[in-house]
Amino acid sequence: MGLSLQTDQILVGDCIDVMRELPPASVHAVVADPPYNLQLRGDLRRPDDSLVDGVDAAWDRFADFAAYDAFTRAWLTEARRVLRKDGTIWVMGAYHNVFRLGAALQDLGFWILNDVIWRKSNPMPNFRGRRFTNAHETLIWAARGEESRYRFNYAAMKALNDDLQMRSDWLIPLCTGGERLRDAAGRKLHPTQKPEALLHRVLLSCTAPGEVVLDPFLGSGTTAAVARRLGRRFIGIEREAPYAEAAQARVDAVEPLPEGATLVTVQKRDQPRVPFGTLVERGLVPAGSPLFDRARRWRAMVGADGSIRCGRVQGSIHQVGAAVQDAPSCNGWVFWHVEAPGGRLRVLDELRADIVAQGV
Amino acid sequence: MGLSLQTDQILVGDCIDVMRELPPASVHAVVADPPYNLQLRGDLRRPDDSLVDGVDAAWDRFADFAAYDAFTRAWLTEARRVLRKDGTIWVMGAYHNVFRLGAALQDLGFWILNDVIWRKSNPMPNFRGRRFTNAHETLIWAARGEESRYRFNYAAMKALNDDLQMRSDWLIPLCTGGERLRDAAGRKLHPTQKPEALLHRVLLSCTAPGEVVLDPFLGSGTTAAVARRLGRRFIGIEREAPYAEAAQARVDAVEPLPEGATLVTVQKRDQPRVPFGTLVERGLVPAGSPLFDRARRWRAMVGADGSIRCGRVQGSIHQVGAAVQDAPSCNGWVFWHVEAPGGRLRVLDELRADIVAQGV
DNA sequence: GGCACGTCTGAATCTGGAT
DNA sequence: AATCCAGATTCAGACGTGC
Repeated sequence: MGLSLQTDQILVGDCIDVMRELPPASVHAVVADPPYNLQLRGDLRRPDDSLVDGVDAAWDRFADFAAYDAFTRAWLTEARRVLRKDGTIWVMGAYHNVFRLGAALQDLGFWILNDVIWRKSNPMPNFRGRRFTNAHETLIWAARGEESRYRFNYAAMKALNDDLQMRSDWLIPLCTGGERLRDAAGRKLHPTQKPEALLHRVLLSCTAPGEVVLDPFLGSGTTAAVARRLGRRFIGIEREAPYAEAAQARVDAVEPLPEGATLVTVQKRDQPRVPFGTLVERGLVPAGSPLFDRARRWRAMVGADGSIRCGRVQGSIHQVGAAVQDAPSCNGWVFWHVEAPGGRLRVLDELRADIVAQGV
Repeated sequence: MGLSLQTDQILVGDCIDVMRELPPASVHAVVADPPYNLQLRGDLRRPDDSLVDGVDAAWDRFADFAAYDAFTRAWLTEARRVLRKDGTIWVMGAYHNVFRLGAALQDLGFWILNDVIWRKSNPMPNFRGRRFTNAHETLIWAARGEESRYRFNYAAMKALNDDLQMRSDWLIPLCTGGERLRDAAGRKLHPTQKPEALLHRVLLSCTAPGEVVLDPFLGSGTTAAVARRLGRRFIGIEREAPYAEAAQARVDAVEPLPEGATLVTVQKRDQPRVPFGTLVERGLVPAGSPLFDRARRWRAMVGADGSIRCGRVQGSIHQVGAAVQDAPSCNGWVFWHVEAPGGRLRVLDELRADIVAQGV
């Protein structure tokens, strides 16, 4: 292949083999969403008995951690060779694999700059109630080495965040609806298609227009599509021909933004919801303390988990408020009060307002 | 030391040595905030040239990743020996070290349940503008092994979050103000003191009152203080005598919550099991009476032994409910109803709740 | 058209006590 | 240790249907 670098194309093949053919130090950024090695076992059903369509593709199966580590180190080694000295890499993962990825990055000489949390606004719940809802994935951002003079578009990221420094936790919805690629039968084409908003922020943060982005696990082509829209060049590698074809069609349909376009879409930051439990955890309403209604007709005891108890009734501030009044519903925030020094009653809603005012 | 387990004390010494003296399978939870292996080079200054008081204590320096990994595997091995078979471990870290921690946990046989993100509501900004604001830390929650029947207080976590499943991202402020321990000169006593709200949620999620929590890196004593407040027992280990002393004083000042406040919301799984036959025996659902589904689509007849029959199908309330719906399984308690006076339907689960409330 | 309501789905390591 | 089977368990958002 030689020294020239063909960009804006999708190469079909194993990413390690294909990267070996690319010239060294030739790309400005690598964005990789490798297999997660999920290790799913039996079927999982929702409470309504519908079946969850899990990831069971052959490409996500590995014999053990050693096999996964060997694979990881092999492709990361090639990615590092291809990356320019001042380039950076993004690697995505979840708790199944991200610790292997991060350790491998460090062992190979990459220099971690941030771990970024993609907080999903609409994750799948935990249907069996046996763990916390797995509501995020992790992206590791690393420079090629400790001394790299990497690019970080600080001002663009700040602008994207209402003129506050962009934090390491990003709230972005899943890829659903019209953005999700589907086959003729209406089934999702790829089990793990990433939202374009995520890649938008990634590429905008660390590349300049015209620079080259390599994605060794292109899949449904989100990285390539966003790169093209943002005026970046791309090289996509994908092993499965059907994915590569769909990605190509997707990219072909993308209209690049005009050069001077404002790439920044300012997002409205929404008012945070504050659970009553937060006031308990933070000691504003200590566990064990009493709550009263305005007339002190009822008295309830606060539990450590934010539930309250009044006589034999236990539940949320709303549930117990409704029960004692024998009402169909009740807004516990305005019904219950704490006793402030001096015996004065203070309604819970005031305490909540304080917490919101302090930025939660 | 032998077989007895002294709790509610702080042991001064190297945690690996001290854990070796503890009996195996003796603690219900391990909570560890190990040294982070921060690789700070030189001083860090704010834009106004003031010096940032970073972590540079000797206990946080390791020669290289290999040394840090060896240390990590050594203490995790002892922690795993001391942990009960059905216990869980929490390990905290940031991007400098958390990937080493996670990989070591997996390599030693722990089974990761969640990675939890502590989102800081008030993180330190990135003064140089060269990275994203590092606004979170990671907590890895893991069972001792893949087959462990660990405890997760699902209902308590849900209660704490306004009756929505608790997610894997937690928004909690840094430890500041009055909660932060300070020395006589007003300097912070410990560089990485964790907020009590964080440990409150951790301990509430995976332990019951009276159970034993081990913290091998006690530091300023947050784990012990919160454990005591929540009616859990603790074992704290700390190498540095000044920290251990301050932690002891801190714990001594903690007033445990009254018992009723530490008992978290009771989960259905933990309630005493009542066979359907009990309702029949007691005449709440007389033998020979009919059961209906919510829409009165099916009608079943109750047998004297607690079995029911619907057409040609006979079996438990669950089996018959599943069979008539052609479903893989069915919770008969919420599927079947009795007819109350006036023709109103009452779900079996309500009748069961009455019995449970009366002490079975 | 607009609103109310029902249906479907998403990188998922998803039960536990008795025998 | 393996087996059996009772019975516990879901949130946000997109989309379609019907009034």
